[in-house]
Amino acid sequence: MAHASIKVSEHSWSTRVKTADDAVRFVNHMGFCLLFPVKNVPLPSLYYAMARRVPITWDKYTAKLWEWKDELPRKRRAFYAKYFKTRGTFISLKLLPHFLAMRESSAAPEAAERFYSAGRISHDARAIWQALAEHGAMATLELRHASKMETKAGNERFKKAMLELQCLLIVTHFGAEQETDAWASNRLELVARAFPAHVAAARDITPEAARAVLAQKYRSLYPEAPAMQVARLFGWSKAEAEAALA
DNA sequence: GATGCCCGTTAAACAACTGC
DNA sequence: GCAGTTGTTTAACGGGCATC
Repeated sequence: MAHASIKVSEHSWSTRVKTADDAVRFVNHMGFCLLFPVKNVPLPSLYYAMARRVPITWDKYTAKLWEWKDELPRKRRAFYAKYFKTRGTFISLKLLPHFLAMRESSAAPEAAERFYSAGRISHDARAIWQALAEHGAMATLELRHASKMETKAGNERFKKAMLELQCLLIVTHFGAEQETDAWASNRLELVARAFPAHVAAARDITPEAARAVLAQKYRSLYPEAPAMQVARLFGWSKAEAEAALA
């Protein structure tokens, strides 16, 4: 019962999250959390901490959360990217170096070519990375233009490559921008530029040590979680998860 | 060998503009 | 006024594969 365990953990947070300060405290306490609860993904979510109910609707909580996902990274109060299950995820600044070390992706802005040669990223991901390295932070449409993915088909490739880069913690959301008169789009930046100190700190942490810290943090939230669940969530092998929990 | 998770695709919803 | 764009999100579906 995934939802049951979600509630158990979030009930350990006694007060309702109302302000941006509350949200930062919540993220710091949990270490990492989702924006919205996701079925079969046993992680705390900010939406639940605010609304205290599961069905997600378009309400005042959603609207506020929407602002925070732009505001908190821009003010460097928390890290935000699509991470767990490619869904919106906040990571505390304290644990960011461990996530980077665990993914072995504490990369300099000019490392795109090396990652591509090593087979770690796709051709499209390399194009986006290099565009950001050359021009700095950009909003979605601007970046698509710079990466030559302006067509409808190009947008599909762009979205896919963007997920790839966010799950590797190479690119992050870094504020919002009103590009058209419709909805605001995201401003995107290389993690190495937005959080340089955290990327540097990650280089002093081994993947094994990083996994141990993250696994034990997770166990403190979900004491009942079996090793297999931890492995699936973080994308580790069963053996890696067991070693991290030991 | 069966069960269940993963991933990709697809559709829906939201707000607002453009063009017919 | 409606259809079709744009951006964003989640939910649903189905095939393939891993784990037990």
